[in-house]
Amino acid sequence: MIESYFDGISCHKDYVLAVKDTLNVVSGKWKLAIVCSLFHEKKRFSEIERMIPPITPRMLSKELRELEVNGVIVRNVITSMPIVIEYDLTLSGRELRGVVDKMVEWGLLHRQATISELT
Amino acid sequence: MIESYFDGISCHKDYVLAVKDTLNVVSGKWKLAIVCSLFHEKKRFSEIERMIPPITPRMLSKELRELEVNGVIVRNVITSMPIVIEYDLTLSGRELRGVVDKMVEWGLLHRQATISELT
DNA sequence: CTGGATCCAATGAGATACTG
DNA sequence: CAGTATCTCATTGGATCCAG
Repeated sequence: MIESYFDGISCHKDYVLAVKDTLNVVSGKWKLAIVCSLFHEKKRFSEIERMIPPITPRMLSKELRELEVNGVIVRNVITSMPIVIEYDLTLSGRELRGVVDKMVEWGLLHRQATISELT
Repeated sequence: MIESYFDGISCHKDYVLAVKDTLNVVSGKWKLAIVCSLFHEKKRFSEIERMIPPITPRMLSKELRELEVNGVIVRNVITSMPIVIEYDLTLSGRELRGVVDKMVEWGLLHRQATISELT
């Protein structure tokens, strides 16, 4: 198990790169919301659009493409009639759940800490 | 222990807020680097500046102020001669280490996953 | 339904010079 | 040493219209 990636003085370049990779996928206004919307099950474009208002089609399209390029989601074209396009998380994408949970955990603790500090 | 904050359909507003709080502190080009530079011990302005090239004084100043407002670091003015100003992490700030470690972990695994996928 | 194309505003970030 | 001030460029995100 990992203790910590920092030796206190410097930080190995691979770790810096790893953090940047993660940041690339979680930061921004919409990316994380899109990922979270797919935790439960795969969805179609308009389903995601409805789940994350008020995202515009333009932004959703752009973010989906970026997440796909980054290997976080997959785009599946179902050749039925009419054609249906489904988005789903990759294995890697699903593992983002651990990261998100950690972020929620810190956010909640931090808010509690800063509030109790003011009383 | 926390299983997950998502029920698959929706996501409680407090959790969304918590993620945003965390994102506020880790995203951007410099914030996380600054936080990490303080994991080992408190530092002065120019020490941080030297550790994170090529950050400009303008950016360092701005980011330090934001992190202070967000309760992640504290600014201590030591009234010696000459005056010394030290920056240190708050308790909350130190706990960011768990978040960063999780991010590094995912980043490394993800890179491995996407590479092995191409072979 | 699933987007692409274009235009525009707001914010982020770099360069350089300067101050108590 | 610990920043500020100003200017400028790059990136992000929104609005609207259009298309297969």
